Amino acid sequence: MKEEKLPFALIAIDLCLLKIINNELCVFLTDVNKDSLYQGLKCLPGGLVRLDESAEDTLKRIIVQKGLLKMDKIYTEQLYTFSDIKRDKRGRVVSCAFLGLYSGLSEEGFIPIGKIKKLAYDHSLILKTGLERLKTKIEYTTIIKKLFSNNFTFSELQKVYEIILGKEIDKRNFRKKIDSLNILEETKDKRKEGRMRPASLYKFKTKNIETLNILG
Amino acid sequence: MKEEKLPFALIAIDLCLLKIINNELCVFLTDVNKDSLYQGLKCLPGGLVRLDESAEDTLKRIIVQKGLLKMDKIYTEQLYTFSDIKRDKRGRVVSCAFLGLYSGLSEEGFIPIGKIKKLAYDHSLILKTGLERLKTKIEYTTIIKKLFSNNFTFSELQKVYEIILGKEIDKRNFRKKIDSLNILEETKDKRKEGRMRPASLYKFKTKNIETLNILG
DNA sequence: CCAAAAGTGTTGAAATTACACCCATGG
DNA sequence: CCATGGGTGTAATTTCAACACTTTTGG
Repeated sequence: MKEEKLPFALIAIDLCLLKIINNELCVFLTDVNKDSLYQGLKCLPGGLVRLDESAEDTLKRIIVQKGLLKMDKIYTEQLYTFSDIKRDKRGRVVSCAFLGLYSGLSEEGFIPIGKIKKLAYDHSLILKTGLERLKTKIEYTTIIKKLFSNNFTFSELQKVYEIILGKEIDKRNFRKKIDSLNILEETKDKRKEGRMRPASLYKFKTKNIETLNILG
Repeated sequence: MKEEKLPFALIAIDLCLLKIINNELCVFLTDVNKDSLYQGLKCLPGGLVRLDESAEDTLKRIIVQKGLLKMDKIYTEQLYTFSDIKRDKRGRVVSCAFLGLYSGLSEEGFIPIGKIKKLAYDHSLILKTGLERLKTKIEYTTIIKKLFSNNFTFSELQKVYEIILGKEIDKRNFRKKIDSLNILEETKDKRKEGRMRPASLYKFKTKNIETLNILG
């Protein structure tokens, strides 16, 4: 691409991919290109939308390109389109951003939210927007299921709610509420760990995200 | 613009502008350009995003260009970005669509939703998406206020909820609920019409949209 | 028997639903 | 006095919030 200005903006996608690791909310980051004006900074994975691709196609391509991540372990939804003129110092790029939740096992590339300082471009804003979306949506949908691959204990589920919402939840009321929603299935397995009483393992009954009042 | 293919997609905005007229939900439509492949069809207002504009800037410009509508009577929020390769037969255009609510008095250009058959491009899809967003959001925010300019009676407010939700609401429970939310202010005026008992007129206390459980 | 997390019930308050009649006005 | 929409209350049910102790296990 030459350095002259194009008559119109380019379109890119960026992905805010979240995952829980060790009781911390993490986001997948990569390094910016070497020749970039954002030297040394990290950024969300992304790329330009080609002529023969929808934004969703581009998203899939980027996910595959970044390797490591198997598509069926990633849930994505459109987040917001960022079009500020100066959002990318290199030139005019409009970004159609996606929120993603990763339920795979790989932890490579994921950085705890709390440890992130400054990101390239406007990616701090995209991250903030993604976190808000997740926080809002776990209150009225079962989107949280996209963060789990294996079966899980009630405590683990509760912990993830607490991490995302940033507040503690009463154990008894939580169990009562989730029970009443009828979205979980008890498996026959139990989790034994250390010298604790084994906990029953659960899984979500369906794969699709339902809308209902989860917490309130 | 020449007829050769550009290396990248163009970016446009489209506006799904809604308004209630005579107890019907209506959307603002214009005619497609004469030389278009969508001859004779109506479409949502929109236009290309220029190099020196954010999508929001373009939105403002288009609203002004379409005349008639004073900006302070329009509330807008980003709706969804449509990027299907074939969404516009004329060429590759990605549209950042906005939802708008119009509280002005002009009724010019607004067509009742029920009377709309086929729209140009993918604008039927954008309209559908906009209607869904409105329907969802009036349940947990005070976004409905953006459809009112003048003061209104309780019945009028209830009617708008009923139109958008497509279901009837109990008069007493509705009043109780809205009262308890403390978002309305009673004015000293009353509406006299025909030989009915005059109804008290209300207005919203604030202009900004609050998040809370409106209907349940 | 000790440490650690698992699991379980009750009560009071608040919110939600269902439901029917009288009021004020103009013609 | 009649037609029209405006305006009001109560009881039953459901949901929510607060709160503490017993159980199971491994070491």
